[in-house]
Amino acid sequence: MDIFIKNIVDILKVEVPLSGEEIEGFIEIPPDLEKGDYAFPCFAIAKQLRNAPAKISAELAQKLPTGDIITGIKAIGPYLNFYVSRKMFFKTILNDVFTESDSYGCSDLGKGKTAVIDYSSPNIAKHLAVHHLRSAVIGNAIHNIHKTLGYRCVGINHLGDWGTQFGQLIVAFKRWGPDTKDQGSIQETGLDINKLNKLYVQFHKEAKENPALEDEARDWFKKLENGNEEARETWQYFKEISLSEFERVYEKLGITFDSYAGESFYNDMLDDTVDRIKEAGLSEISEEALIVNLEEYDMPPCILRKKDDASLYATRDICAAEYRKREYDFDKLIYVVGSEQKLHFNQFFKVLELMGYEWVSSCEHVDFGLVKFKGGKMSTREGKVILLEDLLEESCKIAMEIIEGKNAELENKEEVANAIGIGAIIFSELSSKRVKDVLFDWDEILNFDGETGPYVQYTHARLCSVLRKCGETATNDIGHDLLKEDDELLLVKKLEFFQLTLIRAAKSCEPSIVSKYLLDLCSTFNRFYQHHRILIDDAELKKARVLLVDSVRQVIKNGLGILGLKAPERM
RNA sequence: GCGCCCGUAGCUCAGCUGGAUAGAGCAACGGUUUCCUAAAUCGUAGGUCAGAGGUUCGAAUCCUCUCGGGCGUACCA
Repeated sequence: MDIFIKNIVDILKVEVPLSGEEIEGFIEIPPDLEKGDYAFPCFAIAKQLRNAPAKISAELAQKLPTGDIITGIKAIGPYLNFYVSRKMFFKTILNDVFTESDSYGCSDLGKGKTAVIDYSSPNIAKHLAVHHLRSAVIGNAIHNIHKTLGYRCVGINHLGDWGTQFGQLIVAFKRWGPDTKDQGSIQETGLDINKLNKLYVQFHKEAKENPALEDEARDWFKKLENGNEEARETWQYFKEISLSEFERVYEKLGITFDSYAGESFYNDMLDDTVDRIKEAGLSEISEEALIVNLEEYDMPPCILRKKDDASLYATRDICAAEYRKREYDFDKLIYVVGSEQKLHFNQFFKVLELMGYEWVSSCEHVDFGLVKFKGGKMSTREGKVILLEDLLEESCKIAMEIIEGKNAELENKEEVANAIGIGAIIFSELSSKRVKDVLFDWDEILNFDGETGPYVQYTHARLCSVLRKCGETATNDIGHDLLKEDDELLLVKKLEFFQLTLIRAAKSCEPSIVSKYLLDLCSTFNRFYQHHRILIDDAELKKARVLLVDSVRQVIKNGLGILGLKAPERM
């Protein structure tokens, strides 16, 4: 709790029949500066005091004492409004930002705790398409937010590298893929991700005509699970091809993982997991499959073993959760996966609960809406996709064109264009709340004006430019009472809320809270910038404003980093 | 059918655990660059917060129903 709110609580405690904690909960920020810096609404205590809220606030305004920190108390209707010492306020906040610099916003909230975050997790043997972006970008941001709050974070890419789909691919590869008879080794077939992708699409097309192919595919997956050598070798090769492609894209996006333990990783542990469920008396055979009946909980059964005894994704997810608890002893296990899988998570979370794992309450499915075309859902199966790499490339190209038009002299144009092009894509993914479905629109995603990543990056670059031209570096030693403008106060108020913003974003696993905050901060700064000069003759005021500008720069930089965007100093 | 999610300006979205006049951006129209990067900024216009009830001193926010849209609903992930 900051010293200003603490002070207000202390003052109020004397006259108000509420605990300090309760009072703090009621304190809010007035809608504009004239109404003060903090407010206490008197509705809640009206009943207890048997008096009208407006009267109570008027009386309190008379009674309560002011001091060095709280310099004014005024009643406006039912609200009791507090005015803090601007000098104190500027001094406290600007000092914090200055001394903490790159770690401003950090806290020890998550100290000693571990957050495991499962994100991206694409199915291999297919291109990364634009609808794969959401999990990766949102998960990466959630990872960074938690890290900033002091959590030990483990980012896991739970690769979809197991399952019936690999049976399908093997079938397709054997039927329509390059011939291996003459070349011996599968590595010499010249297969690449494009061809793999085509095989996948072709399988689903042909399987519509010829359902027997599905049985053949299930059969091959079963062989794969049982360690059949041909199946293994083919699968391994598919995986290598895919991973090298994925890593290239992740690098462009600046997204990293601590572990690539995908679904196949758990294959050898599956039996133990299933045995535990059996022993707990939770499973039964139904329609030849091994299931956990969840009728009692109004859910379809959770299938552990298909009739051919092969595993399903629920089996592997249960096993993975157990493993992660053993391996990392997490306090939070976050799955960043599309909302269409909600039921699946509810099902296997329920099974974990029935198995007696209390820690299931710290597992959370952080869901997000679908990416759609104007024509409908994007589908890798039907080959209806926009490739992620194409989108990134196009975005960087546009960024480069803009730089050529505006700042052709820029030294590291390519690097900056990539930072902005990629930044635009990432930011647009994070700018609205997760749950919303998004309609993919080239024009919208490639627009660099208004509430966008480039807007935030541009503001940052502009700040850096001012500081460069200033000639001297920002110093902490300024006359805080020289900052008299409302725009200056508004800016520092935003800076104050950075950490609270991160805490709220972590609580709801909602990175858009951070992106909205940054847009707000930038817009506040740009307004200030438009109306007030920084590099002025008055040396003392200039020094004060330079510190203010440097603080804003610092917070924007920290915020962009957390969201996974670069903060170029020139653009 | 049942379950979950969504429905705020022409479009895309904010609106903290209910609170002081519902806010941005895009698109449209009109201003601001001999001045710290105009990827900016200022202004105009645009809203029965899907609809109807209810709870409350007070509802875009909570509850119920209706309508509209999305997703899911046993051997895919």
